[in-house]
Amino acid sequence: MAKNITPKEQDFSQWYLDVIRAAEMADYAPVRGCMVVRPTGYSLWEMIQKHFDEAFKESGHVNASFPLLIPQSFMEKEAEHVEGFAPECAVVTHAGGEELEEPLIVRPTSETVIGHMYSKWVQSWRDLPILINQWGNVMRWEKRPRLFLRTSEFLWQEGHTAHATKEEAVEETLMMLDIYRRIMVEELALPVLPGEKTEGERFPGADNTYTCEAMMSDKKALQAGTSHYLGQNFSKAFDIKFQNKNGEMDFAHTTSWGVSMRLIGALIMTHSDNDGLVLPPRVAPTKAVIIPISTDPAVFDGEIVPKAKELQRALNKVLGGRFVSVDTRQHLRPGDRFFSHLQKGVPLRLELGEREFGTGKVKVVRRDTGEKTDVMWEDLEKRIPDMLDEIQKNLFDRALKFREENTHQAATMTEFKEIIEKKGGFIEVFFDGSKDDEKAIKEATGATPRCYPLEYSAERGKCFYTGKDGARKAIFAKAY
RNA sequence: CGGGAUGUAGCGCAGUCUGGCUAGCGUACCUGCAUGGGGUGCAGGUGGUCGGAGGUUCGAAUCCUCUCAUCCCGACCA
Repeated sequence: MAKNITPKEQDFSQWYLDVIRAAEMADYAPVRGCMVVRPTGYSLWEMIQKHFDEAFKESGHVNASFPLLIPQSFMEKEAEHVEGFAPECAVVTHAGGEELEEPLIVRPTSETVIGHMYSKWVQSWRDLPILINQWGNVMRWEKRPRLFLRTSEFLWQEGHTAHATKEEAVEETLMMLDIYRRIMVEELALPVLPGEKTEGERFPGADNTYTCEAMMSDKKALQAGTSHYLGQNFSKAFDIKFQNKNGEMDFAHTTSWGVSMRLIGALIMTHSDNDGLVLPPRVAPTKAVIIPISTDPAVFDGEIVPKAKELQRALNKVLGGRFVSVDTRQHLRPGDRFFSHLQKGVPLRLELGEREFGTGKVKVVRRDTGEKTDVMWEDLEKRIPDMLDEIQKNLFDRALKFREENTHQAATMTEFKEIIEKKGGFIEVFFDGSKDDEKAIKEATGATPRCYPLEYSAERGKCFYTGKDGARKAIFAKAY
């Protein structure tokens, strides 16, 4: 076991921070709540970005960039929106050595400026839909920052679309939710549960919010991404109106959706172990590392390293990118080099030493299971991709099993409380309580409604809290 | 922002209660030799003025006041 990482059973929060530090993913910035994303963390973000960006473009969206600063008055145009975000906004009051006429908000999200711009761009139904995404940073002055999960500034993606009809906008909202689900499941190996948010958990200004909820390995829930149907709330506030096919004026229906760097936190808390980071191969910036080993510098440089580089080129070619690295650091002993990649979560380690060299093999070691296999050089191009797929599948299956084992049912508040106190995890209940009921449940138990899972949308039953019939099935949990 | 705790070397800590020799230890880092397949051994060495400011005192890491930061629990959140 790693001596620089607190075991997760002992102290989960500390374990989480230790994993990040040991993998050199991030560091604290001089400003409270802000973080520096180090190359290891950033390259992971780039991998995540790549998968999402590709899917956005494939579904007809284009990227653009909107300003960091927003006039304060913009934020105030949508009542719920300002109420929801005002407490956590950073405000610029001075610039150029003078006090500004109107304070500027450092964007906590961009519905308002984008709404403003859309109103200028939309005149006719022919101008719709607008399907724009932005990759950028936002700032929310959170009270309790936590690396990757809740920092004052964070990197994310926010999609903003405007449509002529409600049907089309709702369809977009659900389509994006499904794209999120698919990428989280297939690429990040996160078994997320897509669903609809309750009234109390909705985005400020949205008619409806959908989410992908994940369970972390401490059994707490993490909202991994959200997609909102904003109705005509923002189009009315920002005057996004157009003339429809019948010649009448109408307000657009808008949506917004986002995923953030929080996904990195989700990856860590879902897959990693007491040795450090464990990454699903499909998002790992380095999928395999080759470690040349020899006590003789002449053999090391003259034979083993050249062979390692040859294998690296061949594997990169099959994997379609610069995904394989060769660790030639001679000042580190083999064990030290093994360890450094172990902590950074590299899915496969390929040991190429004098032993293997003589027999035309490499020793392949899996990060997720520690399993070791000897593979002939000529079989590597076939076996490595297969093994990466196996790891990907194993990580997903393991996480799904964990979630299923930690999901319980409750029919009454008594049962609910008992599960929260004794078991934790997700609780499935029928629920149709109000915003105030949600609040009361939270105060009594610490658990909040995570979502009404889409997969149960047809089921109805008696509400565990109000006792009313016809309630939808919901998931409750303690959440990050 | 409320409750609790902590700030001493890159990291982890001791020393503080009972002020006083050049502020220690582990690890990391540098050099050398040996070693070399899941965190190597020996030897030598670099690095801190004790979170910050002010005060008490002959003398402060140790006592007092203020302040800043971080962590944990809560309220808030992608």
